[in-house]
Amino acid sequence: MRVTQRDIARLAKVSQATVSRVLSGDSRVEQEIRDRVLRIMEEKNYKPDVRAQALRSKRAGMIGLVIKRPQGGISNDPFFANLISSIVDELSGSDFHLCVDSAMSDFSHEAIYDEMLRTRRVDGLILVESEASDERIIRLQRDHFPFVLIGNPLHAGEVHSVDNDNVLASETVTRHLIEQGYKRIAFLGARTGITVSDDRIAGYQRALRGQQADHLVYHTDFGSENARKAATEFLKQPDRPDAVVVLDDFMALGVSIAARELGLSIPNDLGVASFNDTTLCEAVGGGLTSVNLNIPALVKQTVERLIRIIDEEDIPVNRRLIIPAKLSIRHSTLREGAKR
Amino acid sequence: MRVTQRDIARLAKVSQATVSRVLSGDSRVEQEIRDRVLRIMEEKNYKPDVRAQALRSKRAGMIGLVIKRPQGGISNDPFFANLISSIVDELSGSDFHLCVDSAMSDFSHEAIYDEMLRTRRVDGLILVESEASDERIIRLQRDHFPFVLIGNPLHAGEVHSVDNDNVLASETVTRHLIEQGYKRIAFLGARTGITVSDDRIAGYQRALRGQQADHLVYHTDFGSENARKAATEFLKQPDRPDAVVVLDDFMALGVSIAARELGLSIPNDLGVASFNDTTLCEAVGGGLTSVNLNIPALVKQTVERLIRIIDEEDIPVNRRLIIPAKLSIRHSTLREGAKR
DNA sequence: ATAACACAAGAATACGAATTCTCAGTCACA
DNA sequence: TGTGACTGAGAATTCGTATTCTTGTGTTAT
Repeated sequence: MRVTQRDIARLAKVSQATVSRVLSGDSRVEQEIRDRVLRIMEEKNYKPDVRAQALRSKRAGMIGLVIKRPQGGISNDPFFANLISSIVDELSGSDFHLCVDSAMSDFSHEAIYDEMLRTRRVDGLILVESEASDERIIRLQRDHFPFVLIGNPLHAGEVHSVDNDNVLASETVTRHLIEQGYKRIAFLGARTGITVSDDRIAGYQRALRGQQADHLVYHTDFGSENARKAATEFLKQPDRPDAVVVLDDFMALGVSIAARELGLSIPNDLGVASFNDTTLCEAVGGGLTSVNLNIPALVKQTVERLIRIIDEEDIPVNRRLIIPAKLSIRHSTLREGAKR
Repeated sequence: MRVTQRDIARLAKVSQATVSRVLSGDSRVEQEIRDRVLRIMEEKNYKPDVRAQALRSKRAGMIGLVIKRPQGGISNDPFFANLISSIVDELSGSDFHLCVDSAMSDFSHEAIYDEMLRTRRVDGLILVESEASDERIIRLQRDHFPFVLIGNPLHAGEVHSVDNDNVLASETVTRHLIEQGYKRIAFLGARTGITVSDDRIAGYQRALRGQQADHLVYHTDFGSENARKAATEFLKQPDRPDAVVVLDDFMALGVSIAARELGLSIPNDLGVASFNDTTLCEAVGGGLTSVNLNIPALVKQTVERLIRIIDEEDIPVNRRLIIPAKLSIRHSTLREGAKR
């Protein structure tokens, strides 16, 4: 049977209220009694029942993360693995825990939101851009439900969000390629409408302004195989690019395979840079230059802010927070004889 | 303000108990009243408070996964990403949710167990081999706390566990290499003491019995770079192996890089096979043969069993369950001119 | 016709902890 | 010595739901 405060109280010959007071560190409990209660709690190995605490104090000690699975499983998405891992790490200091949920269809996704919200299972939510439709955000706002958005709050105004500046980051990589002496830089992205892709294309274009006449933007689907095919295509052209910025590491892997198949050496014949700085980067060829989004830092800010919102400490003014990304420069863009 | 059963009761002019009965599908509620209550619940968008339910009915609707982080983050471990993703997927059918926790040190790991257990935050736990020390398992057993172990329950007797047969799986890949006509097969594993590595080495050796005199077992640390170095070493030897079974995909990537650097072509000069069947496998070279542990299936069994244990339905007899792995054969072991 | 009985639904209680309400005892100051 | 402020701690209530206890009504059997 479970040890409750009542049990402790009986053994210590005090009231249950006093036990509770000792626990919450209420100052108006005599030292002697406090010690006695603490000793017995120790003895009986007592721990408060979080369910009762949650009910009474209106705080579940849980924050939720709802992930949307494109097609059965996030297993392959290093971003989510990283995200979850970082959140859990970050939370381990606080008295919150992480509840992970997921949904396949948009419909059940909706249902999960509903459940999370009205069911009071979690005290707050972390949203991730791709699944944060206007509608859901508006509902959360209306219900005054604490949440922080990771990603670009395109639409919504008064939303707490933490994000990278993808445009800037992309501009930075592209500039790096320019500095390395590449003259004909392309961008391989996903289809239009995917925010990260669009933003990064914008950054790429900004960097090239005044540097390179043609903007060589190619679109394909996610995954290394798709990227390989697309790259093979544009690398066969006579006026092929001599460097390419790729939307993510897996796609970059595809590009590097295409290059190898075509007998192009990296980085001399072709510079390759991408985003996410996955483990993959250390492995592909002699190393793949990639933009590190610094997810731990991003998550740290997200979690801290969310907890502050939950604790109702006055909502801070700067609603949008940008986490700077940094470039992990590796072999794939270090052209021989380039300056420095 | 929150809508409670009492509110619904007031509006429907019934008692709160009746509302609860309607919710739990109690048959002895007149149709008319049931309809009225349901209508009002719908109208007011009522959802029961899970915290109250948890307290009252002694069921949190949560299962816990405690992960042990080797050194700051599981981000790079595709196994955990896959695991979490699968668990969440599997749970999405049930009325349970996943609570992920983690700990860095062994000490705080212990503390988390404690919290999970006595705090009643979760109804059951999923353990993963590497972190399941005797001591913890024994405590869980003593407290009759529901849990299922994923992995090899080396020691403990009466434990519910779900696992792959790593020995068999390894034997199978090795046999596949033999069938492909490789004559000098090596194994590249981690250091002795890591169960998966040891088991797979054992399987490798079992397959070679009577087939190949030397057992070429090499040990190195995890990670593609370590594997690359180790492989470079043994591939330079005059009597180098012509095929190698590698402990995991990342390490296999390292091996394939080493091969390329030494001018050995895969699969003709060197066959490479590994474990886990990560996305990597479709990307490396023309494809990497790998053992698919079928984590979704493994998780499915784990979750099903755990829920059954929680629901106290008589504990089934077969305590240990083996999920068959299957071989994903790809280019890296398909030697030209080999039989079929 | 009345005892025995099923039945629907309200009243009351429990789950375990936090908090508010209350009161006896102490101290201080007029 | 009496009154008011203060303090430490027990009693009672609350959180929202599930369940047991209880009662009133209608049905059946004797």
